[in-house]
Amino acid sequence: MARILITSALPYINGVKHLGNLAGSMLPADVYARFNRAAGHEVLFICATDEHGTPAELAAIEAGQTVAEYCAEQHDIQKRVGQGFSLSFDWFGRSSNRPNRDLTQHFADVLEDKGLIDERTSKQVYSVDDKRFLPDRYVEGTCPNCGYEKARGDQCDNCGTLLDPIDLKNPYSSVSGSRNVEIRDTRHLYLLQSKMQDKVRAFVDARAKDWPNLTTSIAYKWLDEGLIDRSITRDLSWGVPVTRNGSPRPGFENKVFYVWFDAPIEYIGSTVEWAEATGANWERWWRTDKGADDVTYVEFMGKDNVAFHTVSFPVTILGSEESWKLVDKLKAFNWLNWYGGKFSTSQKRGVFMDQALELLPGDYWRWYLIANSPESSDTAFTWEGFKAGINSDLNDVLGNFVNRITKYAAAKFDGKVPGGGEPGEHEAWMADELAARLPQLIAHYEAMEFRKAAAETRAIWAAGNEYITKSAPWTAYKSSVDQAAVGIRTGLNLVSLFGIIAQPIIPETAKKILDALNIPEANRSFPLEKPDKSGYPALLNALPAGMPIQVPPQLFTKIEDAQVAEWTTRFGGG
RNA sequence: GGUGGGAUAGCUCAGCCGGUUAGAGCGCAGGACUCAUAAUCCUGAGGUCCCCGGUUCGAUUCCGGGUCCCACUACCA
Repeated sequence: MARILITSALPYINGVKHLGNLAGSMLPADVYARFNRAAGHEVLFICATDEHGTPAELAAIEAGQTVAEYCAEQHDIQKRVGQGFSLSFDWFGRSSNRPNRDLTQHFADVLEDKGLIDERTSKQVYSVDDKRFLPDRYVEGTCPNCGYEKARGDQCDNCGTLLDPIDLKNPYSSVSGSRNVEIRDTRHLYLLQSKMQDKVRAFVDARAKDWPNLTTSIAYKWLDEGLIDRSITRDLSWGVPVTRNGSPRPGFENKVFYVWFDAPIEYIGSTVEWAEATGANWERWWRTDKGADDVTYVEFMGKDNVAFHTVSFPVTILGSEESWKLVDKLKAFNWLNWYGGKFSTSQKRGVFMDQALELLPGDYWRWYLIANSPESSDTAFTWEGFKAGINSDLNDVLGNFVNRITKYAAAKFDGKVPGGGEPGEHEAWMADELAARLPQLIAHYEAMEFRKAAAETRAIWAAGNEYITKSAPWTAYKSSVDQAAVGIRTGLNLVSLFGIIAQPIIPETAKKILDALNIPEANRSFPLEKPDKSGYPALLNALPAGMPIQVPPQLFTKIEDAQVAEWTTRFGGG
């Protein structure tokens, strides 16, 4: 039994996430966690809200709340929405909680002890009326290159030129619109990443063979350009206070650590929260000197996050020279687009997680988003594709199969697994299908190829329909009840198996199926033992004869054209 | 601008470390069946593999150039 630590990229606190965020980290991480649990491994699945930074402060102001109130409320909302999608986090923490604060301050202390932190002075735009320093992108003005009047301080959206906010003509604060802005000196801590270049490269070299192309190419790009010392503090009030050996750091009383420094540390912090709440031991997951040396650590994230996880966070971990667990496998995703364009909060383009749950149960979305996972390139969400996938895969192939078999068993065999008869050529064909397909399904999950895992799952369900067409127990029943019994017995075993392999992707539906067949919890694990060909027929004859079964409630409802039309109007698709 | 990723059937995507007829699902057309949620099963039609060159006996695949889309570019997270 392996021990697997799984983290999903932390959703930012600033509002409910859209389907793209779900599809690009939290959902595939959950599917992987569920697969590994069903495979009998010891899994710890950790996530949290990432709560610090300027956007959280501004959103709180807009909402008329303190930042603490705002974050607490948003955290609860995101947690509840996550539960609606059956995200099976062992803990869903908060980066603003004490464990992350303590760990972040600890890492800063250790890194400074190792000579990896300096104080430096830099210049930054200060908005007098907003009473705050402004990140580059919150300063707007006229582009010196093209004259566009709403260029951001980091980049002009009109001509694409990279800018420094100091270069903008007629600069103003995008927070308030005030033109009362000035350049001020400010003092910050810098993490000397340049000194860690060789160690990080050695780390990436050692892991590269286990990482997909998307991951390694991004990591090497940063390394080849050379790591740059970066500031890890900010002039904000909401965040982890800057301390030195437990006391406020002189000159930094009104500063906090930069959100990107503390956010990945929250993977550990959230685990500490979990341990404190449950009495578990967190160090055996994170400290290689305290039992974590046999842990495989797997991270899930969108492609925009890869550099921070392959380079920046390893700088923190490696620089500490302490025995922390480093990432082993890193699964990165491209974007889920909305009809070929981007999901957009400001333009209200696309569906957000809470809205999705108002329309349909979580399993519907889980299936579509995994079957269309943006693994190798950006992928477009369309209502038409969503409707087709749900109606065909879930309703027709799986739902109808479960229904036709269980109803027939209820009607003709008294709601029991029928005994009698002997398996023949059709059952042998089905066993061969399983012998070919189940190992592939498992291989896809182990390789974290989720789109292929969904396709293989569907193919196995479809093979069940093909089998029952070949064996045609309703025809056999007229001449031989025993022969019909073989078909329905095999069919019921397939229903059970289909429920088991459905667990990672559509867990709520899988539970309905397995509960209806009275399958004990202990018998719901993935068929991992990879028997030789002669072993697969046993999978088709596992349920004891005479065992009572129920017809489950209708598992899915079809999506109608009228609904697609309504949703397209409401959410701006097309 | 730089770096990286992508472009394959009407749609969403596999695949090709060079090699007979380029695949899947959906959609579409025809047929079969009737246990089942008008579901299922079988068959079929549909492609200048973005463009231009090069290497090669042979290129969708490798190389160069171009076009378009996307990400990152270190102070959004």
